Amino acid sequence: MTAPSFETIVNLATKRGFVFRASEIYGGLRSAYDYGPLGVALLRNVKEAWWRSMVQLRDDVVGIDSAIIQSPQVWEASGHVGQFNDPLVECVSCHARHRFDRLQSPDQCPTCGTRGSFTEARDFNLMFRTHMGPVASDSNLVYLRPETAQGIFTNFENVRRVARLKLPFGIAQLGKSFRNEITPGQFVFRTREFEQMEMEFFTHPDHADGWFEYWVEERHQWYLDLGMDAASIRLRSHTEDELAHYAVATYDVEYRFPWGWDELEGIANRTDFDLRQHSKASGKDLRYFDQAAGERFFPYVIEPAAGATRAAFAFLIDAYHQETVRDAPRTVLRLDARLAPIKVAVLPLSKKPDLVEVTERVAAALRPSWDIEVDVTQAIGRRYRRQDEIGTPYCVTVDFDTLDDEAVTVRDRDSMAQDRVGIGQLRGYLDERLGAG
RNA sequence: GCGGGUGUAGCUCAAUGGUAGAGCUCCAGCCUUCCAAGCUGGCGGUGAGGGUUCGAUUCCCUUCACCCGCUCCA
Repeated sequence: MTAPSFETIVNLATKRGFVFRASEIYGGLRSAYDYGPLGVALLRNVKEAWWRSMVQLRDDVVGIDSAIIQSPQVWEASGHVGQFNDPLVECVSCHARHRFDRLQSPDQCPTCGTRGSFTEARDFNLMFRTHMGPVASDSNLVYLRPETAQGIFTNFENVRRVARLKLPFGIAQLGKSFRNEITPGQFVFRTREFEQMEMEFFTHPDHADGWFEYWVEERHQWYLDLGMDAASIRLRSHTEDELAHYAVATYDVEYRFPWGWDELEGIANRTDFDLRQHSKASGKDLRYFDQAAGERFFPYVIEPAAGATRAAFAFLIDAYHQETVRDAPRTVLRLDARLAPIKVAVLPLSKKPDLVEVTERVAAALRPSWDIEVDVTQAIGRRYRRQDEIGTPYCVTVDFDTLDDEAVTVRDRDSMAQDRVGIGQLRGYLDERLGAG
């Protein structure tokens, strides 16, 4: 199997309206993308699959949805105001840029060896700043959250109490985060506004290592279960100098993107760093009390943090296949049915009114259960190819015989095989194959 | 933000200091048509702004965006 090139996949995504450049009529805005009809469906399906696996199917994880704008004190306590920035200098001789705090020698460029060639160190704080209220001033400075996790830590005690949870348990959250990345790029892969799927799993410190292993395996498996090619995905442990300021251990789930291996998700052991910090800064005791052991302590946190937009992009790339069928090219997205934007296309063999009428009746009957598309234009073969290209698992074709036998043809995306199914049995037939998700 | 490259139709690509073309896609019509490329017709474009010029898509400046690298992370 040959992986599609970067150009090919961007081309398909824009051509079919998965993704558009944001503000396109004004020339676009850097690092901002809008999701079109198919893209939003794919993205929603990815998020729903994550939520189902992480929250719905588990008795030890609950969900929340916290505010994007939190008190600035949250970000001071979390370390993002102080440490989520990089003082950078640039060598005027060779134009290489370096983190000032990691230079061996403060006046010698490690790239070209020139001395005294650095610009002033500039702070690159990665948080978006704005103001709460109509008048901008220092006193109402607020930040857009750079991660969803902190909204979970600040609600730790609230959620524990109302959900009456005992350790170990997790709190999951899905939502937008914002980072002023120095260099966004690679289409939707690295953008300044992005969507995260994060879960903080709280456990006794003695059990943290075991849960860390568990979640690394669990999260790796999630991608495989949704049909990702095992050869396109791998786990990689962070080296010590790669660790974020809050973590002692991190595994990345990486996908083989057209430009190389890159991160989809990080599973980190955040220790008790965050709860400790928020306890200290807020004065509220966020320790957990274990009644049976008579012990009060700060739980450790294992955090699987995934990028929703990245995952959707990776699934799109992974599903892409270009084949030749009867000397004709065929582009097909072999998306797992749970991820496919359209589940069933209903197609009349011709545009004749009596066939269209039956088509619409069949489509209307299926619509409450699945995302349905009706396509009446051009030749039937062309319409099959259109659906292949957006990954629709099943096409239902209404032909002239349908008018007599009340049966339709169901065509499978991957095998291209066809079954004749009575209209009355159609729902059951599809239900068996598409499932409840 | 710095260095390099690139911007012509939805996509791929032509052309020119003097009315911007093609193929594919898309849309409409014809065809009892089950796996793209049948016939006829149609929609649609020089990323944006300014300058030079009688005239700019072409030359110049600015800007915006994308790609590669530095860097960063979900």
